[in-house]
Amino acid sequence: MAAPDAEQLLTPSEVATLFRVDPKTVTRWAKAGKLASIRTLGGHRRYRAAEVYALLESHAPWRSSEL
Amino acid sequence: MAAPDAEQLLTPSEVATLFRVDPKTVTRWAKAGKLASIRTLGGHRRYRAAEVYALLESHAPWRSSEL
DNA sequence: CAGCACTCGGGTAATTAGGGGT
DNA sequence: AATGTCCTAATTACCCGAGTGC
Repeated sequence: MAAPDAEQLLTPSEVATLFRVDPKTVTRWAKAGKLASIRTLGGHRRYRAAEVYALLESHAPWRSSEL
Repeated sequence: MAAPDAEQLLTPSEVATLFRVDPKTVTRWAKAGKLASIRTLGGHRRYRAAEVYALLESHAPWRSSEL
C-alpha cells in the first residue's frame, strides 16, 4: 500500500504545538488565508507540513543575527 | 472493447494516509455516503483512486509553481 | 495449512469547528 | 487587529475481539 503523491499533513494540534499557540489561533490563520488548509470530509482542517515548517523558519528569530 | 478503464482501487489505510485520518474515519465516510465504496467478497472496502484524489485536490489549490 | 498485517464491527475518550465575549 | 477562553455540537481517534486478504 503506497500512495503515489502523498503530501504530509499536520493536524491543528500539531501546528499549534509547533507555534506554541492555541489550535484556535491556527484555525484563524487558515480562515484569514495566511495558511493553506485541506479539509477532511467531516470538515476538520489538515495543514501541509512543508508549508508550516517553511513559515516556522521564516519567522524564526534564532536564524537571524538578532541576538 | 474488453476493459476500458481498469479503475485503480485504494485500501482504507491508503485513503486514511492521504487525508491524515484514521482508517476507521474513512469507513465512516463510506457509511455516510460521502465516499463511494466497493466491497470485496469478504466485506472489506475498497475506494476508487480517482474519486479520492479528486476530493483531495478540490481542497488543495496549491498545485502551481510553488516551493 | 499456518501466519501476519489489515479491516471489520461497536463503544468510548479526545479534538475540532463555530460563535461569542475579554 | 490578534490571541486566549467558555460553550455546544459534530467529527475524529483509540480500545477490543473476530474475520478477511495474501
